[in-house]
Amino acid sequence: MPELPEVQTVVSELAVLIVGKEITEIEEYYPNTLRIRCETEAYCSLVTEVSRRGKYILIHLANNHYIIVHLRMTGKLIYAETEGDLLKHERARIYFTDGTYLRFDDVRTFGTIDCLPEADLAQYFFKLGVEPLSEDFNYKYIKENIAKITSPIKSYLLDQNRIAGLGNIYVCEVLYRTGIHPLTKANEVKPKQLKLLVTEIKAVLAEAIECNGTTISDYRRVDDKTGSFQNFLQVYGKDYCPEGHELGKVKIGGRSTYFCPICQK
DNA sequence: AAGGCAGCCTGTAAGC
DNA sequence: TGCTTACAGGCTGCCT
Repeated sequence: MPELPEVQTVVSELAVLIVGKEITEIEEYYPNTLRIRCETEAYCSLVTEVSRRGKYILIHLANNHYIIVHLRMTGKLIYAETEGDLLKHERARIYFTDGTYLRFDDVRTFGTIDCLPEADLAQYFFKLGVEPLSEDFNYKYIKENIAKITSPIKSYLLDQNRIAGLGNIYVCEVLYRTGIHPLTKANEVKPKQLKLLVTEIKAVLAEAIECNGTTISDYRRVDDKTGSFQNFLQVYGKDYCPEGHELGKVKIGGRSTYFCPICQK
């Protein structure tokens, strides 16, 4: 399931492949994959840049429009140079003038492709929280942001409207690294732990990006290669923590949460 | 208003 | 063996 590091990996690789190409057509093979919010011809423009906001992929076009892709859990963008049959779960294609194209493959069909003018961008991301790797995300921010939150710290960290980009896997890892129990009420996390939390969130994300992300079941890079951060996971999907303690597993907000009852208080 | 959770969807794996 | 059930989970929208 792609989280910030996986999306960043896709974005970096995508930029090399499609910046400078001109889109000719977007085809949809599964209903409601495309959510065009502009003139349908508007996406027929030159790709100038590929960037990321939270878990969203932004394809910038020369005509001041954006194609915004969200992979959700099982979405994949696969670059192809020669015409081929549809994959079993191919939901859409983005074609370029040179005949190359991007396949949007998504087993669970939750992924989406939006197209909108730049003027609508601010509204589109209006509610989205701070970028965790930016300077805006710091101790002062989290201290004020978290002050009135009584839900579990795990739920807080997963809330994209507060911090944009963390998913279930990295939240579990970060809480283990900082020794915070996932059920701790967010506003009861001690200042010292909160400072550590900021540091470790940035560290885990940076390390995972270095590894080209975590490959758990569905995620693949644009070239179908896998990331390697799963080799460094300490609790997610494990039975024991690195200290040898048996891990606990609880549902928080409907999500499986792995934690160490001894290391995390 | 904030928080909790069903629903969306399909493949895989476990259970009977 | 074959059927049923649980699980995976990001995000939206509904309900309290």
